[in-house]
Amino acid sequence: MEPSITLTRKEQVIRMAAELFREKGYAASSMRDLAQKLGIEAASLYSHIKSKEEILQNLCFDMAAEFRKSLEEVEKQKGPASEKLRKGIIGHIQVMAKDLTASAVFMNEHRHLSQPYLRQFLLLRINYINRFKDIIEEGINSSEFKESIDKKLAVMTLFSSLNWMPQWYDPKSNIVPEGLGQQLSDMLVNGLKKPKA
Amino acid sequence: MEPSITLTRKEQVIRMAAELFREKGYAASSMRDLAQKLGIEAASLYSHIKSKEEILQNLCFDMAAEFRKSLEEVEKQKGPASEKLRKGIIGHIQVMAKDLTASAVFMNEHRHLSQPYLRQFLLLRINYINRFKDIIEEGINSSEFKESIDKKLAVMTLFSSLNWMPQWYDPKSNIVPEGLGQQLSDMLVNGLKKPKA
DNA sequence: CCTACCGATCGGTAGG
DNA sequence: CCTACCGATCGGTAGG
Repeated sequence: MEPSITLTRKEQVIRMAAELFREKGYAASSMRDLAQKLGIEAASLYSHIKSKEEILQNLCFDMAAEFRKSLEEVEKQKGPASEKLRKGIIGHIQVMAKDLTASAVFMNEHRHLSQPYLRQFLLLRINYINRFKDIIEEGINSSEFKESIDKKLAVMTLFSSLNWMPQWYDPKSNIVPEGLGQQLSDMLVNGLKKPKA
Repeated sequence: MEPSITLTRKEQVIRMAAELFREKGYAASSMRDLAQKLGIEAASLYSHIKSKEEILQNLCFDMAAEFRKSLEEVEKQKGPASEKLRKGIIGHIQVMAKDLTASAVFMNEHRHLSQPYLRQFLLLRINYINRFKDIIEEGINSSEFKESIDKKLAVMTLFSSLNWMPQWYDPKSNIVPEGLGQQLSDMLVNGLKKPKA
């Protein structure tokens, strides 16, 4: 028996909502738009979900859990900081690539969460970012990275780049998530400049 | 006579709108919210602006013009690609730093422009990005940069990083736009890794 | 999953 | 810049 690929109706609603939120943004997406995409009446949505925001909560926190899980795997491993960084980047891209639509929503629409969810979400995010910062710091302490680098700038550059990918990365292109992660980490670690021959 | 720093009422409306759009997003910001920030009635806004979207158009296209102007200055200059890149980055950051609020709106809310404005805006943006890509290509052709680098990835990483800055850059911090641009371009060109001694 | 409907709020206009 | 107001649309509920 292979695992079922049948989505529950609730999951279907959430998937369709993710597409809609990605296209138009959360606030500009109406429950009537969503219902239409599913071929039902707006009122019928509420048999599956409690509210519009519950959908956003599901999308944001599910993605956050995936990112966290991926990073935890990387942290367990031994090796130089540059290697950990590379693996963390590849893991992040792999998680995104599994669902670019949800990733885009996670990234662009989380601010429409109400309290206390928003606060919770931001705590998860800052924790995740800080763990990448720790990897960079580790590389500085071990003299693998320059001591002159600005850790905050480095980690924000990395994050910006990762988070922006859903906007331009085409999963149907030849480049596979591992390859993209490899190239990004190579660029950040080694730079654009040709080493002196 | 020093130049007047008095804003027309229309400019005041647009400034306040920028703050509102940045905080809550365009779609979630109501004209009544905006009126309240200005201490007037919603209907009174329409003596100064034609529509909610006109405000967004002003914000997006004014910023786009500033970015364009900055890049044109850089393109006129001679020098190696890494130097042009550095100047382009610093210029971009300086433009953003002059109005971080408008920059954030430019970056996050332009998709709410209606046609044909949206199309126009996206053309300006792709043009701007391509001109940075040309600088990178110039560096590859002159053997200053590695031929193995993925131009698209490089330019998207740069752009992601620049565009994300309004979300974390604190203009009251010690680091001045030139310094930030210098560090970012150094990181991208030379990488995180310590050169072999 | 539907019909029928609610109160609230939206962007915007008329007329002063 | 205000009062008064418009039609449209919003998220969501009642009851089946």
